[in-house]
Formats: sequence, C-alpha cells, structure tokens
Amino acid sequence: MIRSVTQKPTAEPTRSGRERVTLRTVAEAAGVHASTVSRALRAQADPALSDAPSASITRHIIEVADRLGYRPDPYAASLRTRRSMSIGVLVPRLSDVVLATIYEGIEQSAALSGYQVAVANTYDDPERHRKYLGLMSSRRVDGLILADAHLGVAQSHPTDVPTVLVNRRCPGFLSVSGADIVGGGLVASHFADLGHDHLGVIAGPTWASTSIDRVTGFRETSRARGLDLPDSAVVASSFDVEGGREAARRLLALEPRPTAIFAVNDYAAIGAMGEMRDQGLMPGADIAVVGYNDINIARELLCPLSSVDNSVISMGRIAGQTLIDVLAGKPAAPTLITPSLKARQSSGPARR
Amino acid sequence: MIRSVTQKPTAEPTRSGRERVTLRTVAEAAGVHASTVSRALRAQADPALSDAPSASITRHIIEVADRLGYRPDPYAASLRTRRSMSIGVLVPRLSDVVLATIYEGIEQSAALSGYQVAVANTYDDPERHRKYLGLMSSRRVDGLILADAHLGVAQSHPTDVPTVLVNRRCPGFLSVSGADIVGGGLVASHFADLGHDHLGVIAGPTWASTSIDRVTGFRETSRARGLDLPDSAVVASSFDVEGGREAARRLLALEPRPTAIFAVNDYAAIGAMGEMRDQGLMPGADIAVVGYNDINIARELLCPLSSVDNSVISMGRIAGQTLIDVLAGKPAAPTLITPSLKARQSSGPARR
DNA sequence: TTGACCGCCGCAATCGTTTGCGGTAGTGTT
DNA sequence: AACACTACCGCAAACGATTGCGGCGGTCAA
Repeated sequence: MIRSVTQKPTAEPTRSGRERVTLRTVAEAAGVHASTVSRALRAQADPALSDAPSASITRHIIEVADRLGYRPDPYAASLRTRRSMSIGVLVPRLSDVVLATIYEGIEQSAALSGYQVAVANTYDDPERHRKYLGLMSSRRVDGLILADAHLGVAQSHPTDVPTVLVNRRCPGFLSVSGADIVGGGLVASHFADLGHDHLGVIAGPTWASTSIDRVTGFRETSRARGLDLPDSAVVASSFDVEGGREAARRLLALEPRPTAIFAVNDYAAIGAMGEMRDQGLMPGADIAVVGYNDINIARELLCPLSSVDNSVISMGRIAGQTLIDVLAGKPAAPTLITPSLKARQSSGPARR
Repeated sequence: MIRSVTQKPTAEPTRSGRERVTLRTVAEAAGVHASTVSRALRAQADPALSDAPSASITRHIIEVADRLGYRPDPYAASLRTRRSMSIGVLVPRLSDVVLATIYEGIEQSAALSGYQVAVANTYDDPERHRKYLGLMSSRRVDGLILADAHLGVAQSHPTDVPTVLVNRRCPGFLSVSGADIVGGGLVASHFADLGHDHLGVIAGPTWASTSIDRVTGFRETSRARGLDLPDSAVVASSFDVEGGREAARRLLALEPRPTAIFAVNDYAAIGAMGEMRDQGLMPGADIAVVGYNDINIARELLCPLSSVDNSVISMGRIAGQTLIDVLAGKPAAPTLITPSLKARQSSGPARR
C-alpha cells in the first residue's frame, strides 16, 4: 500500500511545501551569507576541501539546513559548475539479461559516487547509436560507457567526453571486457577432452569483438588440440534466439554433422537446442552444446546448459568505477576478466 | 571501429570547439536579441506557441542556429523553467526481462516526447524504494513511474510528483497493468479443458497485486468449473527461479500430487520444471505447467512453456504515454491490458 | 486626423549555486 | 609597536535560458 503523504496537506513538520527552501533561505535562518552555506555543505560532503568555514559555524549551518529540509538544486549547480554528475550508457538492448546485469553493475558503482546514469537502447543500429550519442552530449553527460561498440563499421565518436567501453572492446579505447579468446579456448579444450572431433560454431555477428574473439580463441585452441574446424562449420548469426536457431539449422545439415556446437552466447545456444529438439535430436546426448555468459536460467533448463561464466555483474561495476576514476583524473587501466567454464548436462562425451 | 573525431582538432566546419555557442552567440550572429532567438527556437519545436517572431526572422534565426551548431543547455533551461523534462522509473530489477521490456516501452514513448528517463533498481526492498524516491525528487523529476508497488506493506509516497503505476496496481493510484484476474482465469479454464482435477499454484509474493490477482482469478474460475483447490495447494514464493523450485518441491510432496501447476510468472515456472526434472518427472507429460508473461525463451525451451501473454512492451509504452498525458494536463485513465494464453507442450492433457 | 488595437521584438529580472576576490580580525614575529 | 601572515567569511559576478512587461511601428475604424 502506497500512502500518498501529500494527500493531507495539514501541518507538515519540516517543509511548509509552499515556499522553496534554497541556499538563501538557509543562510538567512543561520545568520550567514549564502556562499558560506554553500561552502559548509560541500565541506561536509568532502572534508578535504580547503575553504571550509570554521567548525562551529559549519555544524550550525548543517543543523539549520536539515531542519529546514534543504535539498540542493542540481540544475543550478550544474549550470554553474559545468558538471552534470551524470554518465550516459549505451547498450544494445536492456531486455538482454547480460546487458541488464552489466547495467546494474554500472549503476551500483555510479550510485556509490553520487553519479546519476542515463541509459539508451541502440539495438546495435549505428544510426541510433549516433543519434543517442548526440542526445547524451546535449544532456551534457560527464562521461560515457558504451556496451555497443562495433568493430569494422564506422561509428563516429563526435564528443570529447571521456569514454569507457564495456563487454566489447575496440582498438584505441579504454575497455572493460571478458578475456574472450581465453573463454573460447576453454570451450575447445572441453570438447577435446570429451572426445569430440567434429565441431561447429554459431559465431554471432562479425562486428562484435566478443563474437570474433570467442571464435578466434575456439579456433586456435581446437587447432592446437589437433581438431579440424572447416570454415563451413563456422556460421555467422545474430545474438538472439532466432539467430541461434537458423545457424543451427545450417550446421545440422553439414556432412559430417558436428557432434559439438559452440554458440557465442546463451540465447543462440537456447535457440540451437530448440532447433535440435524439433529435429528429434537430444542436446547433451546426441550433440554437445556450450553457450556463453552463463545467464541465470541456463542451469535450470530441462537440459542444463553448459556455459562460460563471464561474471558480467562485476564487469559492470568495474566499468563504472573505471569511468569514475577517469573523471576524477586518476589513472585507469583496461580490465580483462577471466572466464570459467561451467560444464553441465548439455555437453556430454562423444559417442563411439 | 569507433573513430574519435576530436582526436584531430583540425578545421572543423560547424563548431570551433573552444568557445561555447550559446543563445547570445546566435543572437549576435543573427542580429537580434537573445530572447528573440529563444522564442524562435521554441516556436519551431511547438508551432502552437503564441509569441513567435515573424516568419522570416524565425527562419533566419533557425538557419543561423544550426549553422553555428547551437545546442540548448538543458540545465539552464530547467533552472529557469522548473521543469526537468525527465521522469523517474523505479523497478524491482532490470535483469528481469519482463521489467526490462516494460522499461524499453517507457523509454520509447518518453523519447517521443523529448523526456529523459532515469531508472533505479529497488529489488522490492521498501528501504531502497524510499531512498530512491527521495533521490528522484532531489533530481526534480517531473513525474514517476513505479513498477515496484507493494500492497499491504506501508510504502510512503512523500512527493507531490505525478505518479503512474505499471504492471502492479495499488488502490488510489493511476495504473497501467494486465487484467491479472482474467489471466489467472484463462489458466484455470485451460486446465479444466485438459481434464485436470488436482491443481497446484506457485503463488508468488503476497505483496504484489500481480500474484494476488492471478491467484484470485485462478481460484475463482477453477471453483466455477467445479475444481477443488485446497489452501495447501497454493504456496507462496518469490518471483525468481529459486522460489519456483522450492514451491514446486512443496507441491510435489502433496497427497494427492497435483497434475497441473500454475506458476504466476515464467521464472518460477522454469524453476518448477527444473525441480520436476530432478525428481524424474516430465513436465507436460506427467504434470502440466503454465507460467505467466510469455518471456521470449519460453517457446524455445526443450519443453516449450505454456504461458499467458501480457504484452509487456505495450504496457510500458502506455504507461509512459499516460504519465506524459498527465504531465501535459490531459485527462488520463487507468489501463487494463487483456491477456491471452499461449498453450504449448508444457501443458498436456490429464492422464486417465 | 486621432485614438485604439495588435503584432513583433528588446529589456532586464530571474531561477539557485558556485567561486574569485578582497576585507577584516586575529595571531605570531621581529 | 609595526608588520606579515593566516583563517574566515561576505560580496557580487557569473552560468544560460525564459518570460512578463513595455515600447514601437503599423493598421484600421470612427
């Protein structure tokens, strides 16, 4: 039950509601000048400030301020400061759990430092990307976090705003991402250990570093383990369920048919398993399947899905913290998160 | 490939980059006063304005403005206008696809009207709810959309900000939600049609209108169809996979064991199917399962999940539009979205 | 011809905060 | 006792856009 306090406009203790309580209000009530109030308040927030008023006055001002229920106006402050205390985030789509989780991580570390975050879905469309980039810079964000970076396609970056990439990387930009080459390698080793020798890859889009790197790692390690991976067994796809389904259809038609399939993300893997089911094949028993990112439902499926854990929540947190460090002028380094394989029922041993 | 345009600070055509281009800049370049520029620009945005300059001057000003690359400062405008052109959204968690999709809908209609939206995860924790409500009103949002309304629990609403509820309803508040009682009834009818006579319900939390209404509808219709639903066969749970799994464990231990189980959301249903699998039961064949919301992977599962389609994306869009109507002073009415059942393999007929 | 009226546009105040500058009082040094 | 130095705090000018008010020129009617 939500109780609407303002429904009853009787005597309210702190705020009279009518007249706005501003810096000047507090100043008059405390018997000092508005600028002194400002200094006292920001000295409280950051004790390292140099021009703080005397301790006793500061205490008094703070006491008066929250007796009156003073809330600073962020717009007035931003107008003067030229800092908005907000960061912009561009993601392919929030309805993808992976991106939503990354966003949660970003929001957590932003909140810790008092930053607000604005987010927009670009659906991996360069046009929308450009548009929202412009919108973000109109909004005067202090920094940007991009989760939708593209390789190859020209994606102009017209702002002089500090930028951090997350999940996907891009040459020349600071990024926080998973060690995708390593992750792809883990899957190849896993298949080799299980005795599979006909491999297939649902490779994702060609413009995302995640898919490229995961496929590269998979390819390199499988070669090192003496396994053959013909180009025809690596099929591009989208990142969603439908893309996985279509790619699986192509792979299952190959001769010889792959006995183990690596999908560069979990949704594609789920789509692939759907296609297998429709063709009367049992994932795990007939064909091994491994996905990527280990989304929360992976382990709950009727055939629990093997997947590479990328710890996306901390990826988001680190990306947020990295940008905040940059904004504070601290040195910041790119981060590569170590993945780990969660082997489950969907990747069984090869049949003899 | 992201190309950083500002890396090469050579002759830029529109903006010299150094000096800020403000209303006054444009005014001087156009030979008019800043206030005239302001009026011309907002007349362009909203032709219904009454104090527009003459047509020829307006054209000229607009031409000069975007030759100079003028971008209005939203902070200066908000300071003066006392409107922030932003709305706040509180959701239980964005990593739940349903909420993320609702959010996408909200964002779409907000963007259409030039509103920015700020979102926060409250994890259904009243303490966080209060905290973020305060934060939002500090940020001076023009309106609020709450997707985390609680029934029963006291959840104070200390702002005088126009508010719209989405997904969940609450007496006394404008809300955009699904017709959950109808939806629960659809499932009960479905089970009755399939010949099931031992029903079970994974009921979700007791403080969410969605779970309460869906269970109510299910109960009423099953009674109307002559089916018995003892209280012991309605077990509360959380909304996530784990909660569904635990509740299923309790239901499967009942005597007689239910032959059909209704879970008030898809995650709980997936968790329940996981538990069945672990106990050697086949969903769809041994026990019918129906979820709610029809998330995108439901139909791709090895055992495709029957679910009630709630069309959450339009729920979000409508909620956004409703709030915007309220903000514009237009009359706004609550919305109830009609659900429909998607029957799939997970809900098979009763065995004889 | 004069007065009323209207359309168009400039003037200047205002929104609330931050911050450089300067003044004042108090302390310490020679 | 004079001086320098410091710590503290008030003054006022920004930041950039919006808008009530009033002036000015032109049109129209009496």
